[in-house]
Amino acid sequence: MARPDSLGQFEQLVLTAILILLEDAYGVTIHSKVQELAGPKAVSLGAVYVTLDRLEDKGLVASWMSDPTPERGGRAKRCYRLEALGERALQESAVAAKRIWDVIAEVWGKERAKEWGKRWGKEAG
Amino acid sequence: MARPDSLGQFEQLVLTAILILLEDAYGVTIHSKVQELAGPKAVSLGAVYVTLDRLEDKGLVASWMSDPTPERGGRAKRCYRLEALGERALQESAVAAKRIWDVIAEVWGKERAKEWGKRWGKEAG
DNA sequence: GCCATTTGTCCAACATCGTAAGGTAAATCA
DNA sequence: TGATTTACCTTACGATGTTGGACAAATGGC
Repeated sequence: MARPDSLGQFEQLVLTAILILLEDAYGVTIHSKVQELAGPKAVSLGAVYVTLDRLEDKGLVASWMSDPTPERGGRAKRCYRLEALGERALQESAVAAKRIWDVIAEVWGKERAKEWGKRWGKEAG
Repeated sequence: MARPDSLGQFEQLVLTAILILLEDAYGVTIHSKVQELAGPKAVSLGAVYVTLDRLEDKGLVASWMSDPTPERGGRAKRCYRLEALGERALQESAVAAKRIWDVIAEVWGKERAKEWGKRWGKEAG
């Protein structure tokens, strides 16, 4: 397979979270990082686990069980890291997203740069 | 409906194509523009029509039948334009994509700006 | 008028991805 | 021991992506 299949949006988000978290990437931390990246929209924990499973099936991430830690409720975590394939898929996906962004920004920039910039983040009935 | 549902990737692509094509947006031209935006990956015509249908159901685009044109095989086309809701959804979706791009670029920038820039800098600008 | 060709739309069916809801397990602490 | 905390996993379903081909309307040559 020369090119990895293109990622879904949520898959992209989860991979990005793992990319950021480095050594501390496991279900719960990934979930909260994804939540942070996704903005105001609520993200369920189950969604994260399901997606991690599918990413692992596709060989984009690898996982292993850590030892328990001596804290209250500190049971063993399943830690994740990006595989080479995953990094590459994320890279391609990010570049593709950027390209779309550039096109959209250019079109909008020509037509309505001013009003668009002013209204940033507001609700316009 | 305060916030439009977030767009899928292909939906985003199709809306972008309509945004670019303006007056000349119908099935076939949208398909070829989407193909152009999607890069090397093959895009089927059917995928475009199905997605246009769903976007219209959601009120993000509107369509109407044009008159036939006097060319060989020039039958009536179903033309599309962005609705206000669609423009807004595309805008939010683009901003979200940009945010992810920024995060990824920053992380990668710290670790491997040089090699990465060499590989992608020419085509990506 | 036929019929091949070109341009174009549309649908059914299946694959993949996103999401909610709830269940299970292992650790600490009183 | 049982309550609490932290964590993982499964099932099921809705939304989106994708394929493949059917159908329809125009022209142009005969």
